[in-house]
Amino acid sequence: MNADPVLDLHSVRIVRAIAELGTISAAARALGYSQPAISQHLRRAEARLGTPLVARAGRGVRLTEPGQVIARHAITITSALDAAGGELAELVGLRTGTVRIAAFPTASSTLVPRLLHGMRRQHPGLRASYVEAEPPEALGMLRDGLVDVAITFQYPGDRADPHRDGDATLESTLLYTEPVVLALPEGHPLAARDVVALADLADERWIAGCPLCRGHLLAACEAVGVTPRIELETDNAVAVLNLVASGLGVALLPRLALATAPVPPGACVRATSPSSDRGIQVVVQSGAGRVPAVAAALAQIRSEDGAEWHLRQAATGR
Amino acid sequence: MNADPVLDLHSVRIVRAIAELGTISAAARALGYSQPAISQHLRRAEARLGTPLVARAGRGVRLTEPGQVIARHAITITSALDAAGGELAELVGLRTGTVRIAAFPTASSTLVPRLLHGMRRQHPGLRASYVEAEPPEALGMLRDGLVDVAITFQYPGDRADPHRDGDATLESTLLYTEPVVLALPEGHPLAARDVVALADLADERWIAGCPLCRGHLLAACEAVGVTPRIELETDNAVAVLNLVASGLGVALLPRLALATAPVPPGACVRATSPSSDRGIQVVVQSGAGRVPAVAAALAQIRSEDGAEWHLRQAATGR
DNA sequence: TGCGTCGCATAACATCGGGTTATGAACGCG
DNA sequence: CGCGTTCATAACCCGATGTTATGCGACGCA
Repeated sequence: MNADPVLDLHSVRIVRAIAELGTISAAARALGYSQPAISQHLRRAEARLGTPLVARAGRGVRLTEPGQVIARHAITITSALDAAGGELAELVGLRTGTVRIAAFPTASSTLVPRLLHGMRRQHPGLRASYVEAEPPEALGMLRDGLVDVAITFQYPGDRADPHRDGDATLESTLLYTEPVVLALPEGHPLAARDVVALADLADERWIAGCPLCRGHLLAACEAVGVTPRIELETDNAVAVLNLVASGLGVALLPRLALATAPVPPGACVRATSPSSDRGIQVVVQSGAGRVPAVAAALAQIRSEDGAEWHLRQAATGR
Repeated sequence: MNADPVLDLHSVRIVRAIAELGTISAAARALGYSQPAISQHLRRAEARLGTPLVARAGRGVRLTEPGQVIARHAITITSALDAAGGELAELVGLRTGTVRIAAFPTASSTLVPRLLHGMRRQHPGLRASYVEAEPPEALGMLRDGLVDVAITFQYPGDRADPHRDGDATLESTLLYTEPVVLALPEGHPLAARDVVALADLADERWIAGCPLCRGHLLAACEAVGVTPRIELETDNAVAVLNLVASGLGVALLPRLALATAPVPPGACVRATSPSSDRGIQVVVQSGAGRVPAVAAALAQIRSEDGAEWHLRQAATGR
């Protein structure tokens, strides 16, 4: 960390232009300034440096030895700056860059592949990295700057909701909401109904998912005054469905999970009452959405997944 | 000649400081600014570049990808600038540099060796080049930027005096004046006098020196109404004196010439009437005296040659 | 050699970038 | 759960740096 350099970029560029063009006027034109501007700047620079940089030579000017020294270094300096500027321009122009994405497990096999594919198609220069993480961890990574975009979900009424705790450093937007459905064995008496009341499931054995899902299960049951008996836990949706099909219990599943794991024979899904929707959120650091590469990823997420999902919803008549 | 770079030095230095120190406040302290100054500059830079450079990370800030790009180039850029600045500082500090000197032939064996020796002693880092040239040529080279310092002489009343023709691009200062003396054979009748009148030499055969000296001879004689008969010409002072010793004619010689060529047996020198002094001038490009290396040379010339000469003059009782 | 054109320097003036201090809000720590 | 630290914002101020206008010297050409 050295002191302020007496040699500023402007002087370097000016000296360089004069070295190449031979006159102050021409340099001024080339740099887009008026002639006196260059003259005065030179005088100031000379005063700072303590030595003349140019000497009048008949009609034009000529560089003194110190001036020639600057001119000699000018190419190096400006090219170093141009290199940085060029790389920056590539970043801004989305011809390069990296987006680091975190998303919850279920998204890994649904949203994320589409997203990464779309990114590659739209911005071949961009590189994307992906890491699977549950919402709390994903938000932690976001806060720590380990990822740029976090795709999370959030259950309504979630007490420790990380999205709306007034954290001004994060910006989250709701991508869409999806219903949480009940998975139960096909032969189950309640399977005859279209909509199953949670209160009627007080005596069931429950299969819980990830901690957040389990939390939602507890909260939802508590809301109707029952306490679920949780006997099995797995965050693997396929396993959950197969366990249900085997008659080992019932489970709540976000509908997205069904996209990754088709309902096996012996199990079926039903809407619940009261119904509950899980929100799919996309979260970035506050202001990070203005970083070109991140912005591109956000746009991709919203257009591809959001729009397509809504279309799909409309088609299925929900 | 590209357009103005969006990436200025200030931003580079700031980003670099933030990258190394982790907080805006620390960077501000390190750079000698207030904290809001850095904040605002960053905002401006981000607006210019079209992308955020830093993102808040808990207590401090963290660089975004574009910011990291700048930080990565920062070392290159600042080191390139420091290299130029350092070289410039050496120039200004007289630890290096070049002075190109031109002087008239007689000075080559008197003034110039002392000057070069003194320069080497006082400023070992400075390099000096020397070229021998008659005053008109020396001034031409000066004007063309081929040399930095010209040591010339000038006869009084010189019509085409290159020193005072209002040439504002050159600055000349009088080092000292030296008398022009008459060389004549020892046996010559006028040799009996201490001072010889030019008018009495109307019928002599003359030996002329360099064009300028010849011009002075003609002018001096014309001033007293005589026209010298010039039979021999040589710019070699030794030859002139030997020719005079051989009785082949008389000659006018600046006294400096006697320092290079001792008066041989058979010749002697006398003052002339009217007397005439030749001025020894040191000339530089206007303003070039402020270039450190040139300034050092000028100081050396004035102190060493000027002072010593005056001392010598006092010692010889002139 | 005198004139027209070009280029640099200077003066007078305008303006805005970039600085400062003051103050508020958020974060993390003890 | 306050306290220190850090960043952001506002209000203000100033001087660096630009502009136009003008004068002068240098070159080239007839």
